[in-house]
Amino acid sequence: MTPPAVSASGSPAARSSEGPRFSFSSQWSPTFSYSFLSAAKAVRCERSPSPYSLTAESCTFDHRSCACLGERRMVSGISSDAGIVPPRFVASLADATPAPRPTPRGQLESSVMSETTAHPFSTATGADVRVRFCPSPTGTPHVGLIRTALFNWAYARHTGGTLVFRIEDTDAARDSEESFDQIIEGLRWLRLDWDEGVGEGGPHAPYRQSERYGIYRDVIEKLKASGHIYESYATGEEIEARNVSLGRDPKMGYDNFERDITEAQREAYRAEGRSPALRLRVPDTDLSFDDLVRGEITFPAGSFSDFVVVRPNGHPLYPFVNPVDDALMGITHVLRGEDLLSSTPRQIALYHALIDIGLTTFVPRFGHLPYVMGEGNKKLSKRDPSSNLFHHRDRGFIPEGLVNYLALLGWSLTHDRDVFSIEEMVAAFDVVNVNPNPARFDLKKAESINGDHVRLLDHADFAERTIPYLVAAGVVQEPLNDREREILAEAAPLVQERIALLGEAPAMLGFLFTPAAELEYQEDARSSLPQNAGEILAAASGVLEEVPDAEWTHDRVHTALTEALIDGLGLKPRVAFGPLRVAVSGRRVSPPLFESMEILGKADSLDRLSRLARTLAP
RNA sequence: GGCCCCAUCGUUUAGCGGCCUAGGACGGCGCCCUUUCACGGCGUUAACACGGGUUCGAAUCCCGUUGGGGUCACCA
Repeated sequence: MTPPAVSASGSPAARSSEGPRFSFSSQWSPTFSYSFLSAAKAVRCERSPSPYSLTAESCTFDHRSCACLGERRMVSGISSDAGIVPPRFVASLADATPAPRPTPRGQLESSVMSETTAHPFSTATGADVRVRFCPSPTGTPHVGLIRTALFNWAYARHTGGTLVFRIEDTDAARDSEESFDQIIEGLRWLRLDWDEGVGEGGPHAPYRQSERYGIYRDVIEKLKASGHIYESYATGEEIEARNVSLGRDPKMGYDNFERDITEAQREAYRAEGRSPALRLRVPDTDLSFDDLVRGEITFPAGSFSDFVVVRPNGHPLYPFVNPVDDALMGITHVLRGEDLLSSTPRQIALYHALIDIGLTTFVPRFGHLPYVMGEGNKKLSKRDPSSNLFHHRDRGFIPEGLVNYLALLGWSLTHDRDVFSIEEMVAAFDVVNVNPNPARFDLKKAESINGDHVRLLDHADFAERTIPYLVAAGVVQEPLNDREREILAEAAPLVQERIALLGEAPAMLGFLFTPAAELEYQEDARSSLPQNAGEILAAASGVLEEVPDAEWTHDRVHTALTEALIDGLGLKPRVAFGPLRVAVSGRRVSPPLFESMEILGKADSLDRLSRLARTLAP
């Protein structure tokens, strides 16, 4: 690997018709040449017709403008290591003798090429895209986890690629079969399907990591044989003590000191009865990747160290099995949470080792999705009920609504609309448009979006979907009888417009399924009754008695009551109809009154009026 | 502390150098519709963290500062 040395050995290149250019030999460190490349690109956009070259004009920029073109490191590297202050550096470049071909472009490309050969990132597009969703089955599904699943799914569907569903159940202490079932249930509920993996099978089976230990064992052997991993006997305490004794920050971590311990030393450790963990030898260079949502990210050499891939007891760890499975399964795009961002250089390092032993031929592209935040500035906690997917389902979110809202956590369809169908999302979704900002889970907005989707349902579908909620609330029992179905069919459209959550349906519809004699009056409803409630109820009953059964429609009821109470008694509608509403529904808030009375029928309605009247003080 | 990420109304998001005296949505507020509650309609409130730089021109590009977050496990 190239050490990150910086030398000012750039050789001025040939003058061309556009003016003098400067090229830089590939012995410059990758970072340096890349930095220069960025600067050159920026310059080219503005002024130079030829890529990767600097014209005389652009060489007149000073220290600060140079930094502003892309990279400060370039300037500071030259000034400190070569002892040339930037303005003079520029001047010396301008004065230097032109060098012959090859062209600057070719040279720069070759220096970048050597890097890209070492980092062959996936170039898959369209149907070649392979993404994966690989949860660890611990606890109940978290909305952040589901959002990740959704984005992977949407990307696969958008590109026509493949979604692989894998389970990372290698933590015996925390994993549970119950959680596994819940994840499947959650995905099915939201209609997020997968092409390959758990339950579907596929060419890379098995898809549960707990069934893949044999595979990992083989990979470990190959990595050991090729020298990519080595034995490490140091314990955490010893590593910390070592840092302290060397006068370093105890939290500095492992310093790779066992990379080249001798066989004799290993013997000695073994004689003490110690067994080694296995560590991956990471490259001593900067590691960069082009994050699909965040752009170019570089981790400087030394900011990540050799990490444990296998415990002394032989158990392979997540930072090892996750990339190994991705490699084996041909994953081209890794779309995952931001919390995994800082482990990416180590994963890339592992990938290089895997490529080296022939396990795969490319490194996937990475896209780190923003956090889903809760209250304050904290990640939405697993303990917060809002994080629980099923909590939302239980409250009456419908899949269409929740998926829509989850999609909005870091992505948007367009500038002026945020209610959309999943088909619209699939048509438009691309990870590169995901917003890197953390997104807050806003229940109010989620409910509003859900309400919009509830209103979009056709009446019969809506009615059908309320049944589980009515049953759960004890309003009806399955199977519904004919009369109950009839009531539901008539009443559902009345409430569909006024609820955001299906869980609100039982309270709105309950009275229709309750016999008049068992109706309970809510406290706030009772206390809302005016002094003359008895009079109103009596007048209403009187006029309604006159309406023939055959003419018992909401229009007819409305007309009759308006004539009697508004015109006849001179009451305000609000005062006149309040007591009737309480009598009929037991509540202050209900579906439209006259429609409700129509559904209940004449006899039942009159029953309810007189029943409330009887309970009033004489 | 090292490293990494992030930064537009209260919240979320549009914006990828001139369409921006910054658009939408949720929330809030007001009005209208109305038998209640909603729905719907109309209006209103409110933001480019700060400082430099590049540019004829910057919310947009660059640097820095500040602030937030993450990560530094033989957990996934």
